[in-house]
Amino acid sequence: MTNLAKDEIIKRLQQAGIKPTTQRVMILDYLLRNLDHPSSEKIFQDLHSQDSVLSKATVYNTVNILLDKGLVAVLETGDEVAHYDVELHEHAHFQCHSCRKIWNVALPDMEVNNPSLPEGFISTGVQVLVKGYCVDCANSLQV
Amino acid sequence: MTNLAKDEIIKRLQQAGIKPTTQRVMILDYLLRNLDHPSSEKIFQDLHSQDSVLSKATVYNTVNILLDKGLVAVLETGDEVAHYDVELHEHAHFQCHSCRKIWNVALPDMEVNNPSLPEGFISTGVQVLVKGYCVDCANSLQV
DNA sequence: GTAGTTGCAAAGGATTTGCATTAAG
DNA sequence: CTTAATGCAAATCCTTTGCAACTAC
Repeated sequence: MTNLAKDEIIKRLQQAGIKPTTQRVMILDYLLRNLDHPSSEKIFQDLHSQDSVLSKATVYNTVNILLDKGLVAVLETGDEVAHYDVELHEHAHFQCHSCRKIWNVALPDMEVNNPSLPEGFISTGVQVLVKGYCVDCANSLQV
Repeated sequence: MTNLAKDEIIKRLQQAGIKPTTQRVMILDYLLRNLDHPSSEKIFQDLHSQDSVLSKATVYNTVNILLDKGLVAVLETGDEVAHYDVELHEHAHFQCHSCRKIWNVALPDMEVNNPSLPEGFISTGVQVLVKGYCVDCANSLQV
C-alpha cells in the first residue's frame, strides 16, 4: 500500500499549484492509501469520523481541485456517485453489477489510444469500463 | 436516419414484453430518430413541446423499462445526466470536453472483449469512452 | 372489473453555492 | 493584513416514488 510521508504529499500539492492545507493533505493522503475508488461521501465519512475538522463541502471542493489539476481521475460508472482514483497510468476498470465494487484491470495492449476518430478530433484520454460479476457474486448468484 | 413505421416499433416493444402504450411508442420512436444520445430531459422537452400528453415521470420510467429489456443502452459520461443510445452493437463513444456532444466511433478491432479479468470474474459488456475535443471546439479553442 | 400506466407533485440523493468565519503566508 | 480556504446550511439538479385518476383489455 502506498504510504507517502506527509512531506511528499505536500510537495505533490505544491507542484500542482495547490495550497497544501490540512484538509487537502488529509484528503490526498486518504486517496493514496485507499485505492478502492472511494466516493466523496466515503472520503468524508471515513475522515470525518477520525477527525472532526472536515466538512462535506471541503471534500467535494478539494476533490474537484485535485481532478482539475490532474492529481486524481474520476470514474463514472452509472452509480449515482462518482468514484475517484489516484492511479493515473492507463488502465481499465471492472465493476460488479451486484456488489458495485470496482477493480483495476490491466488494459490489453491495444490501440485504444488511437481509435478511429473523425478528422480533426483530438483525444485526451480513454476510459474503459468492463461490467460483469465478480467471482463472489457470480458464485452466490449462480450467474 | 432510421424511420421505422409505428407498427415496427410496436412489434419491437411487444417482442420485448412491453405493453406498447402511446407514450412508450413515442419515446422509442424518438430514440430511433435521434441518434445523438439524448438525455431523459431532452426526450421530455422535445416530445412534450410537440404533444402535451407526456409527463417527465413517464419518460424516466419508460427509459428505465427500455433499458431493463435491452432495447436501449445507457452511456455514463460524467455529465450530471445519463445519455441513451439505441445503437446496441459494440462501439465506442467520443465526447467533447467543451461542447459535451457525443459521437459514436468504431471500436478498433481489439480484444476489449477479453480484458485480463481475475479468475472467476464474468464480463457482460465493455464501455469505451474517449474524451477529447471535437474538430469545431479544437479549432475555436486553439487546443 | 382489474391490472397496469400515467401524471403530478413531493421526496430523495449527490453535488454546488453563498456567506460569514477562520487560517495561512 | 490580505487573500484564500473552510464549514454550514440552503439551494440545485437529476431521478425516483406515492398515489389518485385513467385506459385497455
